[in-house]
Amino acid sequence: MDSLDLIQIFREVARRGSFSATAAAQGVSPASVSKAIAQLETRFGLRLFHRTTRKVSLTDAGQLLFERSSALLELVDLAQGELHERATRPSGRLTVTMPYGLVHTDLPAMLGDFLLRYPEVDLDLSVTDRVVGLAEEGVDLAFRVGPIEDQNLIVRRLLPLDFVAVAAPAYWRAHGKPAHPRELCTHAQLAWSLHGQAPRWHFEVAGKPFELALQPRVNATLAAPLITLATQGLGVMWAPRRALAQWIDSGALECALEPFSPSNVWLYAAYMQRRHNSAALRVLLTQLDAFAEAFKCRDGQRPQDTQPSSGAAAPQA
Amino acid sequence: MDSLDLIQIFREVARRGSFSATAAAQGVSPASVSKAIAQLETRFGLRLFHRTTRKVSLTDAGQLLFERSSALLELVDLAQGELHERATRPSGRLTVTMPYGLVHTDLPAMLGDFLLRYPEVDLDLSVTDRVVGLAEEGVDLAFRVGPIEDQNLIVRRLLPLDFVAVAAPAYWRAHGKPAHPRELCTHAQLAWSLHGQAPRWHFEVAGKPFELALQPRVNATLAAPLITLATQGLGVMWAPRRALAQWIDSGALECALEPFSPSNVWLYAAYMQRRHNSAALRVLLTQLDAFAEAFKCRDGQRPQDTQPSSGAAAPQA
DNA sequence: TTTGATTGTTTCGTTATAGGAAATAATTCA
DNA sequence: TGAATTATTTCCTATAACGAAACAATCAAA
Repeated sequence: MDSLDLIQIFREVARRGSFSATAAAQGVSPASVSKAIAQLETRFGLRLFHRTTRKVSLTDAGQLLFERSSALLELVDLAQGELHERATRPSGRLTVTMPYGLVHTDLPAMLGDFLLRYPEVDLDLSVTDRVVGLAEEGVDLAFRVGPIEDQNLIVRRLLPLDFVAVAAPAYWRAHGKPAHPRELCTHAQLAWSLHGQAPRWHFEVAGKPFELALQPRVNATLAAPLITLATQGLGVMWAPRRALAQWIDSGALECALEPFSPSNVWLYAAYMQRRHNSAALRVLLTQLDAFAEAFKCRDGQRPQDTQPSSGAAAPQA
Repeated sequence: MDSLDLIQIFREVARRGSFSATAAAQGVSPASVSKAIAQLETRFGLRLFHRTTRKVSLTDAGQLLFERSSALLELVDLAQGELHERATRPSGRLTVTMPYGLVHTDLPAMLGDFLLRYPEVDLDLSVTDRVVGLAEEGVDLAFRVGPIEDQNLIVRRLLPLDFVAVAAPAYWRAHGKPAHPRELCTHAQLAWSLHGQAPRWHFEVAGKPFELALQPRVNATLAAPLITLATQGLGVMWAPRRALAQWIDSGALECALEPFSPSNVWLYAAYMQRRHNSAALRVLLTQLDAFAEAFKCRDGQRPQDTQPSSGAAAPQA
């Protein structure tokens, strides 16, 4: 029989002073109780109870075990309770990664809302463009952009990232707003790409992908400094509208080529296929769904009206 | 699988960071380890390890369980160690009963020797003439006199209690030493018997029991005061030689009718038939055997030479 | 890139165990 | 003395444990 059940039965017998009463209380047969005690006694090689058919009392050795078993079972209950809470109530530490490009979207604010709602959840937010292995590094959730290939991951498609061309209003006035993506070739390009990768801008023309080969004026591995350059009127930048919302809203940057935004680039949330996810992750996923749903409605009604749900971080210097 | 084994395997995996290594260390198949962890995870509804085929690391929840499980397993080891010691090393409390009549024999001294040899054994010595139920009152060992009838008890025959008639030397000089038990009828009798029982003295004449009906000058439920009276020359007393050894040796009392001592009255040690006796009781039983064996040899060689192994208690006032 | 080695998981068949109903033994109460 | 209560034993069946081997996935070396 299970050791802990054994000890629990032992404790119950010691408290009640009766085998049959314990059997009734625990919902098992008297035979089981008798065999359980016998098993404990053979295991230790000691008699634990003085027994008559009418009275049951602890042996000297039984007294010793009784004291220990109480402490032990309390510890077990404590641990079980903690883990049950962890499984039930959202708490503990979540590890989330996102690429740099999403830092200035409303995603951090959404995570903030989440943390406000669940005060017992702590967050490890790892911002990196490196594609991390979720299992290897113990990452609970990864925000990714674009189609995701990994078969082992569960992927939720959250939001369409409508990429647009932006520049300072002064720049547009000086060089003219393009009417077609190919006209961007003649503009100063502020391009963003990962290390060693050639920057490419994707559009959609008449439902078909249109890819632009670039000779950028500036190429950076991080978008934030490019934004500063763009507001200075140094050129055209291509980025998700969502990542530039505060500058567009304030009028520092102005969109162009919005009808040619590619429709297949989305924000995804990826997590491991697991039999048992923590309550914290489960609840984060539902909040993500709600978040996506809210924007789906809003975007559906007024596509131009997206903005952060609360104050976003200031741009990097 | 057994809960404690489960937790132990979990701890081992957490320490080693490998399923196969723990399987090898614990001497089980890798399949068992895998299933054990899976079982724990379903039990708590939480994932405990991040696993790749190459690396295994603790989850947030796993870390929590790891801390608890260490404390828990240490507690289990502690309790098991204590009980094993109790089963192996003589320690703990022994409960022993003996009748009043044996208090002035060398039995207490023997118990003293036993306690000296085993310092970790404590003793509850219950002196009573009541026949106690060993199981009911948690008595480990009972010293009894005479044939024992209880079927549930294991009985060891220790020593023959050679009953003799004694009186003060002055008394014998005044009234003459008897040559046959029946002559005691004419003597002043100092008799000892339990409450409500008629006192009877048993002898053996030519191999046949000879019982003497008494009209005692003094009848008491306890032998000790009678000894005082006997030394004062008030009459004849009938008791085990062993219980009177110090007075006989000092010359305060003098034996008579020694050839008629009954041969079927022995000192017995009775204990419960138990599957698992404590080490303390086991070792006490072997010491009793050695004690009996030593006296068997000594009595066989020099029947008159019995005396306490060390200083006995003073007689009651 | 391919091959081979290592590791975690699953499947499957055998074996052992758990668990309870009923019979048994021992004791107490009316 | 008879009836009721209680611990233990026996017996049977459904369940679980266990390891071997097949499988899947990953890493290291050629």
